[in-house]
Amino acid sequence: MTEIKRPGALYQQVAAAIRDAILSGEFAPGAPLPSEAQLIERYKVSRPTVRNAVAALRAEGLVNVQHGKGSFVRTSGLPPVTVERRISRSGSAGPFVTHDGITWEQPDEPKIYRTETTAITGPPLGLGEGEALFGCDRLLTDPATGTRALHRTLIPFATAEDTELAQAPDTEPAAIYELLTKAGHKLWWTETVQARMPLPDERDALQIPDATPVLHTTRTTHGTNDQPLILEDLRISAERAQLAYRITAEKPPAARRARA
Amino acid sequence: MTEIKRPGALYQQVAAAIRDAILSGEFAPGAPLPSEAQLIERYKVSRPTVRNAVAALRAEGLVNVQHGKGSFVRTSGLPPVTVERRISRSGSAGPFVTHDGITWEQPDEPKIYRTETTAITGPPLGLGEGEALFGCDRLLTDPATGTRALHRTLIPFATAEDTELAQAPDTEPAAIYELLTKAGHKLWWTETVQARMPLPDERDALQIPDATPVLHTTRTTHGTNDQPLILEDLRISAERAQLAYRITAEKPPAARRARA
DNA sequence: AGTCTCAACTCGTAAGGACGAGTGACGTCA
DNA sequence: TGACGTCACTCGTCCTTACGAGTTGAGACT
Repeated sequence: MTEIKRPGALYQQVAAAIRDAILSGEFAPGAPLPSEAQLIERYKVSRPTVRNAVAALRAEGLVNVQHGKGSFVRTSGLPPVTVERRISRSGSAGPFVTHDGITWEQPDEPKIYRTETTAITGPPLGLGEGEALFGCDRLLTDPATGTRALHRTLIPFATAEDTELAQAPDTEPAAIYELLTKAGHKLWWTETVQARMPLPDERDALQIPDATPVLHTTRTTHGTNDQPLILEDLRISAERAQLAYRITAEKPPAARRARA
Repeated sequence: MTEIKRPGALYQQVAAAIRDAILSGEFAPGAPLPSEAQLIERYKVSRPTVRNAVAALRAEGLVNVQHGKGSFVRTSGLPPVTVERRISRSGSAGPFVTHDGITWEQPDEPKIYRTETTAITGPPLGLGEGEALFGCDRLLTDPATGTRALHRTLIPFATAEDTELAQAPDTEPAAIYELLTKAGHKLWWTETVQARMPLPDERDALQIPDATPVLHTTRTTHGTNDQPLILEDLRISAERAQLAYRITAEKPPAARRARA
């Protein structure tokens, strides 16, 4: 038995011992951990204790477990995809809206539907709850890396009527921006970023492994007079992606306060 | 026994049943779940199965468990703190650098130290590995909401020598920007956002509850000639915070490609 | 040689029992 | 009345045992 330290529960001591072994290089990234039976032998504890310890390491994102094969040290590696959150100068042509840095593909048809604003989606659009919206959901993939993302566009009826969007709510964002600009709007955007654990359907659609959150960005497009026109929504596995922004010094604008 | 559905393992069926009960409003946010004993009675399963089900809900972030008290439906609520990621016009005066939207306090002294660039910190600074750095770590708190954040400043020796930063590596970011501007730099910034599960020490320092990730932003300050001058690093619990950006249309700049 | 079956390995699920530890309320005692 | 201790309730930890299910390779059969 490799020696075990003080703090707390047995399974935590075992987890700490395995964690140290990983960090010290005894178990290299990608390499298999000892099997449960071997860990039982090594630390002289029962199987539930071993499983509890491994579960803790799993929740930390240190270890991957595969049924029938074994447990493996997770290869960290920097997020391979950097999504640049700027507004591309539409060019367009590619399979999707290269609405940020990369060229996405759409394996499925965009799903178009109608909804209403909620307590979440209403405020950023400057609307109450229950106002009519066009919605369009897309599953995007980056063929180069296999990264997947869920994209959603929400178009208030008011915005749709001023353009031809009512006839084609599945217009791609870059094209929407173009339409709005042609309609006389000078556009700017606000974007918020949140992180949370994925819902079961998101785990599914985005193929998210254990203990990895989703990055959830919400972008509001503002037109002349600063009124909100469009709401976009991008969800992406945080394992494979990071977001990138470019910031320039700004003259004191109309003071905009952090919301409580 | 409230009826139970098909899919998969028993504990998953129980978890699904409880999840539905929560979503249907039978257990309101903040309200206590039935105790383990009651769940055993209700679903006619053993205690490990109940505990496994509750653990699943915990990992989803749906439920909070308190030793000796019970399990409670987690109150979601939108992240109460919005951190605006722009460059404040330094005004300064407040307790900390209001380097984004809010006024932070520093309960502890900033920790100043020396390090070297790593495989992570080197590239964004345009340096190799092992180059000397000044470091400064801060714990920030927002007294209004109790939100906490970890802030780190990394200053390459080259940058420190051109200013007076070698004497005071704990200068606050807004003041650093001012110094650099006075030194003749026209500044701009890049910022990347990642999300991941917290390390044990981050869970501690930021008081992060179960199943909530950290938002990890890295900001590089660029000066004239676009060379990187400073690296900043902000880590914050994703439960209490979201990041906000303002984006304006840009003329096609020198093409900047997404890193692989 | 090629295919197939099976056995041995992995982790996953489920039950049962026992005890420890944190919390809060109630009742007793000063 | 007030302070304190006990007790009943919660979840946390740990053990034993048993069987199911996915994966892989070795051996037998065709």
